[in-house]
Amino acid sequence: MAEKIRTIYDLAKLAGVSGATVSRALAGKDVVNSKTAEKIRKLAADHGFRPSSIARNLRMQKKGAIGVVIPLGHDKTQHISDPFFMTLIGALADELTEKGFDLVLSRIIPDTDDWLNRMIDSDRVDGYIIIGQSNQSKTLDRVAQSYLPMVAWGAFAQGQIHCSVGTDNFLGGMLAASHLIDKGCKKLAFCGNTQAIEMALRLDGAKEAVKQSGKDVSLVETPTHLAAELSGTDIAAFLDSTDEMPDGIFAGSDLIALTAIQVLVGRGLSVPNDVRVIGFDDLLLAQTSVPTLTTIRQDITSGAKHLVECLLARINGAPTGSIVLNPELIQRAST
Amino acid sequence: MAEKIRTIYDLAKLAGVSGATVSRALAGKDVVNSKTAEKIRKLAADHGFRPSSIARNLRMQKKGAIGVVIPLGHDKTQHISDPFFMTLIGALADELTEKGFDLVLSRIIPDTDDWLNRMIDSDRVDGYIIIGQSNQSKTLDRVAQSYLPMVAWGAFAQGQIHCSVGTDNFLGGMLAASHLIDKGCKKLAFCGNTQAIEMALRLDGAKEAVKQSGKDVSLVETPTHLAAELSGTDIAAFLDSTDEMPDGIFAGSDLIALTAIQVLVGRGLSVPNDVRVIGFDDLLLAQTSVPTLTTIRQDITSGAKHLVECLLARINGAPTGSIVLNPELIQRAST
DNA sequence: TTGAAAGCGCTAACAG
DNA sequence: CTGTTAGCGCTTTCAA
Repeated sequence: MAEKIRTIYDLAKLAGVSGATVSRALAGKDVVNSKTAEKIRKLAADHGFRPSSIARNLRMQKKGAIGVVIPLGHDKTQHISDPFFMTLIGALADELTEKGFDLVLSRIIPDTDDWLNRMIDSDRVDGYIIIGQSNQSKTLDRVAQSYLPMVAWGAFAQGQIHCSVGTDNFLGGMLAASHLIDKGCKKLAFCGNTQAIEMALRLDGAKEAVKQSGKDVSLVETPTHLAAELSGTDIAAFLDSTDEMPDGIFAGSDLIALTAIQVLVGRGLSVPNDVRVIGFDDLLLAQTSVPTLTTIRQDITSGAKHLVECLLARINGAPTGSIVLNPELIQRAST
Repeated sequence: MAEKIRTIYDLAKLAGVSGATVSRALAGKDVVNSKTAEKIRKLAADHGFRPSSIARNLRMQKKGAIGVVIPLGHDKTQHISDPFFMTLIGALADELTEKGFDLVLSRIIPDTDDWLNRMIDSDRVDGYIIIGQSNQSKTLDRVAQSYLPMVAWGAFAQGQIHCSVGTDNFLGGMLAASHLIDKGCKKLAFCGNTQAIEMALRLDGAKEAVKQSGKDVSLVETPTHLAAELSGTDIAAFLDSTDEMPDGIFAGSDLIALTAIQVLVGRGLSVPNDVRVIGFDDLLLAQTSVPTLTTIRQDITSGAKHLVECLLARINGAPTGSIVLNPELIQRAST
């Protein structure tokens, strides 16, 4: 027990077999006698032995690491600090670690057109997960034609070549607007920056819901910065300029929703009595805010799982389609 | 040029030398003839060749990776989403990549007392950077007695055993309060959660500045959650309960400062005319907010550099002291 | 079902 | 200053 087991050969000696057998047993190959395999695995566990992934990677010509890259737009500080992305990265870390991959984080500034090619050429990881396609969709498509092990979080666009995993933003938008309409709202406002494709889809979904409702409901769009620190003034400006106060606000993100609530409450309005507010994402803060936030849930954990799953399939040479996750309405106190 | 060169031997053949020489040249060993070294390096650059770090790591018995761990307190969602930490992690990623290390991100929940020991025993990385000591200072101290390659971001406490890198929060607090006093403020308020040691130090510094000013200045403390989504109501509640409005607010973070400004503006008060507000951190959002935010700057880039530097020293067996960085007053429009 | 042996690509003595 | 050589710890034919 006090022996220090550093290699599979140490363990082999202990088990009275050869290194090769240990290797096979630990790798779960079914050729080994199940008795011996069991014995070897127990021994390994007892001694807390884990075969060196470095050596394995060298031998197998793999890297044992996945690059998670955050393209930083110019002034888009939003991306790096957005709690949504941060939560996603955390979930990815968990998922990849479990699969035996390291998560190599890198931020890049998509200044030139070939940033992705350069990353890939550097050949330091087995594959890439791109967080936030933003406006780099064509770049992704171009690269995806010749480079398989890459997946991106975000919206799915008809005809895209690269693999994406993301929420059905259109449906989410419909759910949100329908909910507001069901609650009796007649004058809806959407707060979000529709330059981001995801936001645009959410707004489109909301419009569709309004249309389908057949009721006399209006929907105005108020361009709102995504960054928390800017959305407040945007919303305030909108409220100042509009002649009639909306009675239902569909915010493009939980952060915006919370900001909206602050602005509204600051003006003496009550949420949800005077104005109902619904968010998007269902971050932890949606549960802890006052009032708690009704929102459209994106399943981040499941998103991370799918991202990793697709990527691993692609690393093994199997092309995968894109995945569109279902959003879910979470009813809380703000509506 | 079209040759595919994958190993140092390919390059060696091209350069007409042995693999060993290529290895030495690329490693920057000064024993090689500078002419040949230059030639080899140029050749490598031309072909975009980078020696396999996997093989190197195997040979050198290193991992080539640094664990960056975020201890997640129970309900302390603050830690994971805090833009400050996120920015720091980004800077660390840049710094480590440059030094040839992968950044292996992991989140852990410090449930049992031995989470750190377990991480270290798993032996997957060359060293650890702990982001946010929170209340785990004793754990860190205990582990630090026998495990060298570990550094933590955060406050320095007299007598601590582990290595920390962080800002002088006390001095930062003094700077902030002094600035407000210089601007003529008489009734100061501090907004922050002083359960976090860093916050407590900032408040202490502010108190000291008030004392030293010799003027008739008051300073009240208003407990404020760190999480952006909660601080708003805290601040509003404080303003409601106090009999006299402060004329200077020292917020424990930029996020809190921005929230405070929103609340104040929402009540028809002007910043900085009616109330001056100063933050802490100097995140990007301090420059982009309206009004731009006067704040106490923590140099994140330099912090990341020091963190990595100390850790590398420790990996090489050299103990290092802790580092306390100087905060800097950044004057903008909110005061 | 198992073992022997040959490397994966690199670095570091040790000679020259 | 440079080449030869022997592995780092693992996986994988190829035989037994």
